[in-house]
Amino acid sequence: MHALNSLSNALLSMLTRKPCTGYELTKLLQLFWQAQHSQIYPLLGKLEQGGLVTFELICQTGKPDKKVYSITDAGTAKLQQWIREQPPMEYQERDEFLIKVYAIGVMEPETARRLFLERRDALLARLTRLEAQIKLMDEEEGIPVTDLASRQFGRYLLYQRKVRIIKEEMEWVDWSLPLFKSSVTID
Amino acid sequence: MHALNSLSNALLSMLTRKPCTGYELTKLLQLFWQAQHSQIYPLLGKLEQGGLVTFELICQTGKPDKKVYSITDAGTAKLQQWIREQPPMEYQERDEFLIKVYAIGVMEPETARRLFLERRDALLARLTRLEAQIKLMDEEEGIPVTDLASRQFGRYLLYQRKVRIIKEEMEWVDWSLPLFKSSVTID
DNA sequence: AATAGCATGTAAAGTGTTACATGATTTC
DNA sequence: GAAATCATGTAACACTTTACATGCTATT
Repeated sequence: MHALNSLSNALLSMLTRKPCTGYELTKLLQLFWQAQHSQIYPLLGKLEQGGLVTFELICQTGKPDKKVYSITDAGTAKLQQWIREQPPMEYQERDEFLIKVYAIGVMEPETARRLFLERRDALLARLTRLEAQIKLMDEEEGIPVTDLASRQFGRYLLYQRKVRIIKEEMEWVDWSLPLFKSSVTID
Repeated sequence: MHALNSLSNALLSMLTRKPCTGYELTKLLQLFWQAQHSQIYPLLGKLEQGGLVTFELICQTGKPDKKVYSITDAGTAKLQQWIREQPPMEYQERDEFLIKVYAIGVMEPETARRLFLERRDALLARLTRLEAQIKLMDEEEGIPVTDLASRQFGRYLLYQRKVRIIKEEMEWVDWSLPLFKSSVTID
């Protein structure tokens, strides 16, 4: 079987923690690789055909039946192999806001400043949501342990990173804002 | 004409600074919205048909002829309008490294630690490259001014952000590494 | 009565990457 | 002599998003 794409690896990564349905994976993956269920369901099928995951059909009453997927030994081996590989120095970082920032000179100062204020609000909202999400996940899966030996360690590192990313951008916005103000007061 | 996609807006954003060829745009856009020339050339054609940019054909000897694109008033207006719009709370943040981090528990401690050390090296290399790129751009287009009134202001803010993003991740890696070490020494 | 959650799937459209194609000049 | 730079373009493939499709239960 040829190399897996990022989403496949993300699915395997998530399944190292515990078996999940496609529905759950769609939601859990929001944390580090969001994808729609329309992409996830067919991929799970392919991974299953490739022997990297298996599923158990759980019949339910009142709710639709579901397929609970687990990672196989072959899947774990494949994932480990991919983790070891060095990525080809990719760097996406596609943030629409940066497009706006680059062209900020075409906007009126007051509009520009408002844009940054709105961004700050959005970041704060995102941080709040993330922290709520983390709290929820901690309740469901137990507070991640800071010990490398634990299977929870990766989640702990990820949380730290996600929170830091948002806080760093907030600091940048706060650093930028005075530059707008001073220019506006000259007017 | 219906709403433009992100890449179209990125092209317009870049053209607010100065007229460019598709070839130049491909390189300049690396800074905040990388795309291949195979995507950029056709899009420039569409923007031209839509009246948002115009081009002047420059015939050269020794080098291939080129099309120098400029943003039109209609293009600037369209860009301003898009900048004002509030984005639908998107948040991509698709970083393959985070997939690896999440599943770090399946790796041997020593492999895990090496992964982070390699990441630190890669980040340092990226920072070095970015700073060289910034220096080069500053030489070509003049050091960006910290004054909002200047057309260079957006570039200044962007540079700050890009450098900060990398430094923040380096700090996170450095914060994480001791957690690996302590676990390894117990062994 | 309407919305949200559970749960899976397919089809179509849009976006992005890799490969194919050309050809002169300059640098190593 | 090989590789890189300049400069544009198309075709094929891979990935992502949006829309279509179904249907029961619990909440507002």
